[in-house]
Amino acid sequence: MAVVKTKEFTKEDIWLADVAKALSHPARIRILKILTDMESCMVGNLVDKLPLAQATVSQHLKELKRVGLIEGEIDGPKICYCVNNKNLAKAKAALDKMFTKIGCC
Amino acid sequence: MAVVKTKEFTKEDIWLADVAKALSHPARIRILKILTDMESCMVGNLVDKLPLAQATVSQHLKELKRVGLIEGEIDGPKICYCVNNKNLAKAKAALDKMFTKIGCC
DNA sequence: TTAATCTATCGTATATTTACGATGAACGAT
DNA sequence: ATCGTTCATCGTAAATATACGATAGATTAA
Repeated sequence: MAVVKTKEFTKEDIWLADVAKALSHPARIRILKILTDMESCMVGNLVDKLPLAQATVSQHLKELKRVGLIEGEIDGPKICYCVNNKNLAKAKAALDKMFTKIGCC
Repeated sequence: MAVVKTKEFTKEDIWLADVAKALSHPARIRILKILTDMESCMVGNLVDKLPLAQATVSQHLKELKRVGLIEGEIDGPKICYCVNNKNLAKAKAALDKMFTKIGCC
């Protein structure tokens, strides 16, 4: 991003943009789809399903976690990730609200 | 972004991520809201409503136009921007589809 | 305890984003 | 034809994002 004039916008707009940013990479879209499909939760399984190194997948998970779209739960030596349905619903509602209005021209 | 392994993902995921990227800045969220509220379409009016220089607003408009969420129509010396309802609906549907599934854990 | 496994984080190279002033191109009006 | 207005584009500086290998920390198994 770089030098975003964050303070000049509303909290709602900043939050919505932040959620969108978390969704702005194909790997993170894929991760969310895998998790919502419940195929699997373990990081190792996600790494197997993605064309990226483990370190990179971990970075993407961190970004999704940052905005609260997913959560990680320690399960022995592994970590189980899952979507946060509450925040997912919140994001969906906010996007819906913006998308359902009618434009001009 | 930098070095995105674009070829490794599905077109659907890449497109969805691209739309999300277009929404990933508060200024662009604000622009979309203004346009969907139909308050105005002219670039000059958008510049007045945003805490950014004209050149910067123009850049944000370009990004929204790139993914087809808005369109510009020449109106004499001015340009009228408006949302593209068809593409907006398409984006909404794709996001809805992803958001409405149920997670694990 | 030691070894093996799993995941996060560090360090780093490269690319992209954001912001702005300055400039250019197109148009209407004089 | 010239001027003023409107908007896009260029050039550039600073900040972020992406990717990866290497390493650290935590846990289970032996």
